[in-house]
Amino acid sequence: MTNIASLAGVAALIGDPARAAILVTLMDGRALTAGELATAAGVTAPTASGHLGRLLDTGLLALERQGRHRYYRIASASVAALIESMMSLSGELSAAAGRVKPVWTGPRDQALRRARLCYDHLAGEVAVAIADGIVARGQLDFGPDGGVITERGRNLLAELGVDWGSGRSAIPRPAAFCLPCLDWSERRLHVGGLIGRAMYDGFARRGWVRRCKVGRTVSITSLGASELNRHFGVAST
Amino acid sequence: MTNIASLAGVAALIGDPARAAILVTLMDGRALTAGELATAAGVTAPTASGHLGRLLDTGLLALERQGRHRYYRIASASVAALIESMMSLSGELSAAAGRVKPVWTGPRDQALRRARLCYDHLAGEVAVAIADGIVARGQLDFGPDGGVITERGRNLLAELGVDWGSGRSAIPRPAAFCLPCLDWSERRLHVGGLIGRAMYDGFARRGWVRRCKVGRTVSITSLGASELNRHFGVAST
DNA sequence: GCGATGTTTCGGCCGCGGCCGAAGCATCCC
DNA sequence: GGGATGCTTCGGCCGCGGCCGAAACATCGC
Repeated sequence: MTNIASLAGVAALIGDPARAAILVTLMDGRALTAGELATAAGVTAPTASGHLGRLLDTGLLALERQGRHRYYRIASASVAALIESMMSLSGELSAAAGRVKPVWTGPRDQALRRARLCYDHLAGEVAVAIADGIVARGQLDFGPDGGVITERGRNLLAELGVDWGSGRSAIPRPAAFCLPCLDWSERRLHVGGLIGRAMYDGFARRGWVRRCKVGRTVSITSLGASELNRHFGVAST
Repeated sequence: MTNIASLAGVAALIGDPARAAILVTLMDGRALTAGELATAAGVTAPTASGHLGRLLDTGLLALERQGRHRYYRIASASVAALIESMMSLSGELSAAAGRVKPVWTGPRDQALRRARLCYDHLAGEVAVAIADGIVARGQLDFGPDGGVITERGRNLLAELGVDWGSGRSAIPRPAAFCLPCLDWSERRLHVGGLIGRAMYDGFARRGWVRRCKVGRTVSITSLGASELNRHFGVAST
């Protein structure tokens, strides 16, 4: 029964519009100050502070204090993955109920749908296409443990300059290593976890992708478009 | 913004203790009457009726009316998968917060942890071990689309008498076909979707597993133990 | 130290929503 | 038809919790 209580507790926490707005705002993996989050959620600082406190001690958010600022961020990749998949389902449900017309028409949404950050790794069409390519080429297998990089895959990643903690000799197994993450807009899996993060970092370092100043959207540079196509078979548009 | 609203809406729906109890009760895939659910949630019939109505028209539950009974069930495998993974995360969080002592000691919980139903397919240690075995033997690959049965896998399933809709000639691709499902107690993936369902049905038909009269727990028969070990390498305990 | 800025705590208001009992439908059985 | 059973609708109570303004606390820059 206590399971039910904790389930309901976490769900209720996400279930308030202001808190949901805070969580979604933080889905780009950045750490924002309490004030910024208050603005994003459309509430005053005291209200936001209360919400942040609750999110914090339930473990959904983590805190880094820096001088007089307090930076809040999503606590872990698991939390981010849960929110991404809840957005996926809730979007589907409200579309089915006809409550929400497919909002997917504006140019900004198009870009978001194309490529965005999911906490610390890529999501969207591009991310799913990369996952497609990497699996099809036998460089990565998803499995019950979340995913394993094959020998071929490790060579590729090394060649790309993706650092995924090469200290390990054996193939790492923890689920967080290569977390399959249900893509909110695509409703298919993309690669999260340490591998997902390392790949995004590598892409960013090479100038293939560039995050927008605000929001989760990520743009693919022209170099990135051709390189992603070359290495993973990602179609240009 | 409307995304946030629908996210919060679904979460708030799950976030009430009575509704959460209803949903968890239905996680065994059975369809129960309003009265039974009221009892399970510990509320009166009118209260339950209100909750059921809301769960219904948000699309989390589905309704089958039969005479003067109205049978409610989880609306889809996606909903079940979401709840299973929310239970997984919330359990982890409350354990981390020290709010809930690891409840995992009682014999009933042991059994639940070992094997249970997740909507319409197996979950628990046994299910994860089966997924392990089936992937290790190259009979199934998880991928961005959720999973594909290889030629070898199809032969095995046919041999086991598992009917997974053999009408299709090509390898089916919809995500619901072989949905990776985050196991609540194991925090690793097991096989859901049509394949997961077909496998469970096959096992049940052959007398390898038997569901308990009440609750989600599934017991493995002694025949089942040896057969699951032989075919999938599932360890006996 | 002192004011400026960022954040949390406190107190109080208010409304949403969960809860129940009673009454109203619907369906079945005899 | 009439009575039993299952479920929902209605009306009203009540408390939790979201919200804000004011004040307290913390930190920085000077």
